[in-house]
Amino acid sequence: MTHKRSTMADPTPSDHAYLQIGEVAERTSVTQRTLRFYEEKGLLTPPSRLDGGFRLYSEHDVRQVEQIKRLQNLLGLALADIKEMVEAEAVKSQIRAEYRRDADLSERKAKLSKAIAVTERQVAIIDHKLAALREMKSDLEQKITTVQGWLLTLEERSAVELGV
Amino acid sequence: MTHKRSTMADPTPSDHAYLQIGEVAERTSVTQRTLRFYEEKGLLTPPSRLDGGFRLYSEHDVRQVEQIKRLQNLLGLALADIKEMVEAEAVKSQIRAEYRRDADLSERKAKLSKAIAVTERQVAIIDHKLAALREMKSDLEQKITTVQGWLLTLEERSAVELGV
DNA sequence: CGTAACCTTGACGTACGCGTTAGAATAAGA
DNA sequence: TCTTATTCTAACGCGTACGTCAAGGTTACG
Repeated sequence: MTHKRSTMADPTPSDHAYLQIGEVAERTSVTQRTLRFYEEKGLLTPPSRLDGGFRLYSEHDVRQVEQIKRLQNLLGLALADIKEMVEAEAVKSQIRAEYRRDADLSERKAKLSKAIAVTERQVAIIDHKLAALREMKSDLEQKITTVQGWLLTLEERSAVELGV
Repeated sequence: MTHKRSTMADPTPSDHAYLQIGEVAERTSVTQRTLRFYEEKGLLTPPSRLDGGFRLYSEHDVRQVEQIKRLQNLLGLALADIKEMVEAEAVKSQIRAEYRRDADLSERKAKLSKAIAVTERQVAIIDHKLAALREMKSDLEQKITTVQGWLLTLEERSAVELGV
């Protein structure tokens, strides 16, 4: 309804290279407040800024937000836990960046192993959830068939009452 | 560590027919406060009481608490939503109780259908979660194999450095 | 250069889900 | 009966995850 500044008609490379907080909020379906809040809490690495102080997010930041929301909604993790995982991701990025600079090899291997361990723990959490959810589902389906059985007997009864 | 009152040695039928709040709390791994809180909020039907006012829970109440916890932890539902579902369950019990007393047939059928609908919605929620979780899992497994690849190249490099 | 749309940093407010403490009553073994 | 364990209600407190102003700067179109 309100016409934006960066209207369009000129898909220059700079046009969608960086996003302001409003666009990120729209695309990720979270509020601007939430984005700033995540930054405060260390879940989002502080984005670059425009000269005037406006935040400029990257596509990677958008993916980060989406991942945070998944971890929150699907796994039910607290932001504190999610922060740990985000930091593990950061370690991986760092490793990748240092990949050619020759740091201590064994240390790097240790970090990689740790990153793997963290990720495997996430998978384990997911597996637990999956198993529990499958069990709940079959329970519920059982209930449904039971109640459907009742419904059927009621149908029969009305049939009888109608003298069928 | 502290020796309970209802020690044992006499498994009379009344012995485990009803449970006090402390035992329920232990068995369900929630606090007594939480049990009273759920009662306040209408998630638990007020249990019977001992003459002195002590709450006496049934095994069914225990199952209720466990179900509440599942809905909360696995599906991430708010207590308000869980209350709705609990009420749907209550409707089902009521139907079962009225099964012989001849109330309005069509009304009963409507209630049953509603109960089925509620349960099916729960199943749908679970299905969504299942799909999303499976996707997350494969993403994470993908990441793991990637990082394991890095690890392997590092292993090779140390081998080279050692002149193997 | 005005002005509308967008952004900034505080800072206080809020809904949810209990935790905690206080003070008193009850229950049941010794 | 005394004592210790358990429970009761009431009420205030707290951590999480943001919501909601307030007051003011920035950007960019016209």
